[in-house]
Amino acid sequence: MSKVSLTKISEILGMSKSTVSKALNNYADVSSSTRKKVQDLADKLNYKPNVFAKNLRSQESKIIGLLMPEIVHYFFSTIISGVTETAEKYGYSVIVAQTKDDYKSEIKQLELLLDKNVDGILLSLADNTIQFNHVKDVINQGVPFVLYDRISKLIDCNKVVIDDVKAAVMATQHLIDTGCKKIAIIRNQFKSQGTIDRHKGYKKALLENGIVYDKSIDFEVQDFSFNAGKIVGNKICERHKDVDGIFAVTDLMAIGALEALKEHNVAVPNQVSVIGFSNWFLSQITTPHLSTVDQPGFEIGQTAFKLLHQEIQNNKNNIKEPSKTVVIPTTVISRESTK
Amino acid sequence: MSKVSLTKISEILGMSKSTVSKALNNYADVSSSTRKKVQDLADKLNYKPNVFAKNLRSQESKIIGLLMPEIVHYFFSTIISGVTETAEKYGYSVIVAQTKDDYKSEIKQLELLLDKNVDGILLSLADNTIQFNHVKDVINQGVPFVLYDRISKLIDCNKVVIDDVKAAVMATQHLIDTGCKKIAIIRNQFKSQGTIDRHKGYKKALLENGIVYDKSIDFEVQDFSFNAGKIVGNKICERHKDVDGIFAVTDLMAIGALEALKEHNVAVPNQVSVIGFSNWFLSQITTPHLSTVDQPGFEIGQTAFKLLHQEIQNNKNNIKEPSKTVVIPTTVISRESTK
DNA sequence: ATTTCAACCGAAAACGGTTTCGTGAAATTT
DNA sequence: AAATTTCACGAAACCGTTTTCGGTTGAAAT
Repeated sequence: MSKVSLTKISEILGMSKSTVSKALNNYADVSSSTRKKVQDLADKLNYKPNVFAKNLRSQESKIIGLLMPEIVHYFFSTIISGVTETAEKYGYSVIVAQTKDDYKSEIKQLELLLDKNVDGILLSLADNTIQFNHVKDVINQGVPFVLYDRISKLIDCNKVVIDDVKAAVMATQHLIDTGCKKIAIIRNQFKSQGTIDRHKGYKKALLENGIVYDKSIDFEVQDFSFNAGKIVGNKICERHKDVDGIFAVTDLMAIGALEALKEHNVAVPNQVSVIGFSNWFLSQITTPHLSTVDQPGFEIGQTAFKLLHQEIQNNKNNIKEPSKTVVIPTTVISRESTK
Repeated sequence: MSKVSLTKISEILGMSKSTVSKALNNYADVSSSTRKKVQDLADKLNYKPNVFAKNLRSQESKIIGLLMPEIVHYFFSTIISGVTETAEKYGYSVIVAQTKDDYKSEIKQLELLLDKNVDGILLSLADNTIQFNHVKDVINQGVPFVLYDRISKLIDCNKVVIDDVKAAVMATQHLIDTGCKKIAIIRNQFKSQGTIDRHKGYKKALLENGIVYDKSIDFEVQDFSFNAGKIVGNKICERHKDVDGIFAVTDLMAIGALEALKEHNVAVPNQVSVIGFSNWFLSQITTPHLSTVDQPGFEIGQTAFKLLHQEIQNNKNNIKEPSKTVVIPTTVISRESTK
């Protein structure tokens, strides 16, 4: 209860706080005998340095902020896990907050993090963020800052992403390799870079394989939901019976499509193959198990923290490095929904 | 870049820091004219009080710690969401960490949170935590502390839980109400209080309805996995054809069982009804959609924070209240896997 | 003209550490 | 024996606030 402070120890021992502080921090100019005396008493009294005082002196909190569109989301929860675990190894704690995919909220949450004097910020942009002054302000204030997953090319800072184009090429190629000739895509509107790039990869793979792109089986939906996928799945069953492969840019939509196919008694993968994107936990437990592209959240989070930490160190040492973008490799996970 | 401090403002304005501080904090003993001068300059220079100094002065961080067995977990991610959203309303931020369901790690994570001088801690116990000195120590140090979900009766503190017995009674009763006569249970070993209570509720409902408890269809598995549920599902199909209802104490096991039933061409819910527990996101998108018991994580998190906040306030005002346990109501969500 | 009182402001302590710099004594070198 | 260096420690500044406690005004009351 009665917090034992460094000053109190110095009074008990009849020496100055300077000496006590030095003894505990292994300074050279303190004799081994006094050092021992101090350390013994500190142990005995279970002394813990007051972190508020240290923070004030050092002007750092050893806390970083992690901001994301949505916490209740498989991918982002793996991000939290990757960031917190890595941060811990470096002696940092992580404040987590969500923007609910809202631009206004993103501004507010950034503000709140700055108010806490975090040592750095990790951000994945909200869907409807199309203007970036709020994050540029943060960067210009000199706060170490890394964008992950949902990034923008208009912001100059360190980033960690996957190569959506390449990943989509791989997914589409996987369908082609397993015999698909007529491949539909389910995607949402061209708002996020992720969707744009995955669509680009889809078309690229078709082109590379001499398959003509057919606009009538390029399905744009309003959201990423299960229902959106199911509705498209129904359309395909009813009006596009020649489709033999479906690439959905998220697992959830893929599973919705699976459901529709099942209800129409279309055999998967024999009549139609389906591949999703992200490797959410639930893709392992659908029937049939969903093939997908692994989007390694843990590793992305881990890398994002490491980049941020590097930036924090650079800041301390007044070295300025050009921004870099780390691309985390993705792999196709072949399960039962493709052959 | 050049942080503007209260002292700097006072120098520019030619007055003392005391006055500046008072002006900004709406003290009565400062004239409206100086107040205006100060506030205008503060706005102009974009002054933000240094939170480290405030923390040191007030000895509080406005940060709480949220500790859980596993971050990548639907239920717990809803907890994070509930806690962070509520905390924000009260001006608090949340440091999140996980124990990986390990006792040793739990000790370490608690230590780390204390090192950060958080204003309070929210904990859900690790599975293999059977000794509680580490949390009693925290409580005895006077740190506001609330247990949620995975609690222990051996710890005297505020708690927020669901009534597992009652919820299990409701789930079992739902099966009975929809015509089931022979109801199996899938559960793991009697280690966590949750499992024990859900099992208790299962037996209670049977008793209340005059159904004899049959040990041979009380299936104990090693973990909460999909596979564990599937294996039991297979057993039921092969050796217990008279079973017409299954209560799994987690959604994941229920879905595993569903899968097994499907593979054996057993109609759900016509031949066998299945109900899970927790209302994970994925229970909405199985075929058939899984009936389950809603375990409202957001609300649990919200309530846990409010309890903690109350405790923080009480601590400040030196009032001591007896510990209380808040029970969050649960509801049966009837979907396609039961009639 | 003196007292009273409110209004307004500032000095200084406090929070609990870290770090720079100076100093005296002892040990070493010339 | 004198000069120099090393060793061990302490005083004090500093980080940026908040808050207590007086003190100085000027106006109102006596």
